[in-house]
Amino acid sequence: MKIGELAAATGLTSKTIRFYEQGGLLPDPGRTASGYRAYRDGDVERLVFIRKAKRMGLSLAEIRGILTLHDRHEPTCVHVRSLLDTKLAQIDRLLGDLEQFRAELVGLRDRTGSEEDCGPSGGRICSIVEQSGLGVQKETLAWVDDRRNSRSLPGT
Amino acid sequence: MKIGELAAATGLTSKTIRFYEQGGLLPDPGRTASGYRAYRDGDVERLVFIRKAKRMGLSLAEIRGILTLHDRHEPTCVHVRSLLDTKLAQIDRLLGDLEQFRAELVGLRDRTGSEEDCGPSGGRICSIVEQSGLGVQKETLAWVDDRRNSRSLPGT
DNA sequence: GTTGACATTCCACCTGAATGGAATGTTATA
DNA sequence: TATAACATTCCATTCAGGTGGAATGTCAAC
Repeated sequence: MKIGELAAATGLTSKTIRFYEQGGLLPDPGRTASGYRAYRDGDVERLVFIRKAKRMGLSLAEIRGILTLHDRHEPTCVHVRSLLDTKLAQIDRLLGDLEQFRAELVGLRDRTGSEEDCGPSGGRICSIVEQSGLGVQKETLAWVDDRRNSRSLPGT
Repeated sequence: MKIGELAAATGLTSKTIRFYEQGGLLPDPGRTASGYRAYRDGDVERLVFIRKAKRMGLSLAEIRGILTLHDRHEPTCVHVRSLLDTKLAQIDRLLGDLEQFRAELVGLRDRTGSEEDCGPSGGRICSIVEQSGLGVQKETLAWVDDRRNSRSLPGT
């Protein structure tokens, strides 16, 4: 199987597959006489595994850790469960922070902030902003930003 | 006021202040005879404004938009309220997605996934991962990742 | 034998918000 | 006058997960 066929079989691009190989997620495939990467059926499963793990919110580094265990013939489930526990704890913290942040934003939005405070005649830049004393944690805001930029949730 | 004093007065670094100027958030300050940036008191307030706006979850681009309105002597509050509405809608969507994602991860973690499935003797890489059919949205996972990396929530 | 679809490597670029460091210039104090 | 503390510009680097493109090579069909 050549890289384009593997890409078609897994829904990834050839570029991405080379990138994964380069990042240690895929072993060196053999080469044909002319230098093309030659994949076997097992490689499809490995890539499908990677895709699923990404959809679970695991980073490539975490996935590489799982695959390394597997390649050493060590059990992976215990490790994966602890990764999931960590991820759940992160999500719980995030949920709490986001709810608090949401409440603070609602309060700010509904504080009146007249146009005289903010406009041509007012001395301030924007009283909505200037009256704010938000206590949200750094990490929480990053996620809101990322949502805005529609970044990397593990796609298809 | 030189850049270091402005940095001390606002809690930012000189590097960050130059970066903001470069990104169009600060007007060209004057220079002293020897080429040092010469700030005035209003610049402290502008930077404090930027800091507060960042803590509200606004990006530098969004903040630049507000400051541009202000600099043109147009009112900002209406604009800021609509930014906050957008941000609230993003947060609400994120909260929903995260709760769904959380429930899916809990289900996965608690599915037994024996070590025979994942370990030396099993054919699979990890049945926890392989049994997963998560339906989480792309953006949701990015936030979890970002939390892991402890990125850019608008600090102090 | 030539055209087109695929493959290779390598290097640059994207997102955002800075940060690090080199090379150089200025200012205040001992 | 030397030395430290600050300033300047400019370029590279960080984080993750890729994507884009150029230059070149291979293979199958017509």
